[in-house]
Amino acid sequence: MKPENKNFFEKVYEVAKCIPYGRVTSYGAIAKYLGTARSARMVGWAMNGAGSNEDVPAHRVVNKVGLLTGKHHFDGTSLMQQLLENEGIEVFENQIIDFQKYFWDPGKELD
DNA sequence: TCAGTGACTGACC
DNA sequence: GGGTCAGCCACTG
Repeated sequence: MKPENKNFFEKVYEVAKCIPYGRVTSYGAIAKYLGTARSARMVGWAMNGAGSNEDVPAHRVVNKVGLLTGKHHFDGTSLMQQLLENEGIEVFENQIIDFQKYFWDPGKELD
């Protein structure tokens, strides 16, 4: 069973699980790491299924500008923000402050 | 089977 | 600097 044989979702989950505490990444970064940079939407869609998987920190995945576009998929309205703030990440108006400072690139860090 | 939709992104104006 | 458009692929009706 090679990693390449894993489902697209499995890959997304695997990368998401590797996101360090207090760090965040973008859908595009994950998609690019998986070799499907054009399919960033699929990463987000995959995250939809990750919502039921506690092992996948979906709240650490946001869009390229640090905007919490997927917060509406969480139970509450500010759950995603609360989780991020709990990790020391500053969030204001659904957007991460100093996003680049917290950004975690799987292509460079995980490699 | 076809068409619409989506937790996105990059290019273009 | 920000608004708009097309492309990406899987799922749903």
